[in-house]
Amino acid sequence: MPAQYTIGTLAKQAGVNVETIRYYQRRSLVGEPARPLGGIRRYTDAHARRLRFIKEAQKMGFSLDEVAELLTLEDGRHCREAERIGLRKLTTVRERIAQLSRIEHVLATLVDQCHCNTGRVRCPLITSLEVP
Amino acid sequence: MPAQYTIGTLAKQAGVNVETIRYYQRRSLVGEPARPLGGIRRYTDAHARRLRFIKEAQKMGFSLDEVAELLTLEDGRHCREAERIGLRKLTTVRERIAQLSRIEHVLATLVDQCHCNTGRVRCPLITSLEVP
DNA sequence: CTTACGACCGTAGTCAGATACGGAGTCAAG
DNA sequence: CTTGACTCCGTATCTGACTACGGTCGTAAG
Repeated sequence: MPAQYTIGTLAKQAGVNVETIRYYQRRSLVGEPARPLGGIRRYTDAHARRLRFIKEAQKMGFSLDEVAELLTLEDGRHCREAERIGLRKLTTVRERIAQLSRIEHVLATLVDQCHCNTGRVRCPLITSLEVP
Repeated sequence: MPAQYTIGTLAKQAGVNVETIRYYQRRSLVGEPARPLGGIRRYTDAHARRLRFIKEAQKMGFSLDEVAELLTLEDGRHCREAERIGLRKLTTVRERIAQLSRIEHVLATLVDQCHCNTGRVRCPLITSLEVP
């Protein structure tokens, strides 16, 4: 059952504002859906998934422009182009994972210290990000 | 040698705008430094490191409010409080790492496919983020 | 039918995060 | 002891990403 949504139900379903969807459409982050009846848009599950993807990617620190670029991969590209973009994004993704892992390690150590301690603690968070 | 910087050299050193430093000071993300001579601030390497930390954390998708909270750990907290904050941040950090790892995997597969192919490719990026 | 709820559209307003502006003061080099 | 680069401060403006407004039109329930 390929469900159909109006913009309102889609918005609710994906947890975003109606205006946000219209905004993404203007920015071509989601495609214009079919409009069978009197000009009213009918959205599908694919749209819902794309909205959730955008939101997740934003949480990871990607700007809407970067998300747009990621989405060109989803939408199909010639191999040369896709490889180029893919490699570039792969680099930034890996850098982010590495940074976050450093933070994770330091936070975990801190929490652990706290658990066996009652005084004050000082967490060397900043130095965790010194690029080695 | 504990180097001393004026706001201008610090800005250059950390790759940010002078006004950004003043802005962070207003938001208490960096402490007010000593002002020995006629009202002019003298910054240290600690300030430079903190600025870089803030920028990195932002890249990871943390808002300035969240960064501020992370920095309270750096600045020393009572254990109870530190553990609470630390655990909470640890959760979001781990979620982000997990999401990024999914993206990484999909991108790597894509790039690999591209390399042995010359036609068109379509990358199932979105489905990579479906929460399992 | 009609009425009410929601979609349509363009434009305007908001919020976080920065940047810019402009006038006064500081200071090191010449 | 002036000149020019830089600092100080408060306030204003910009950008990215929404979010709201207000008027018109569509449509499903009564």
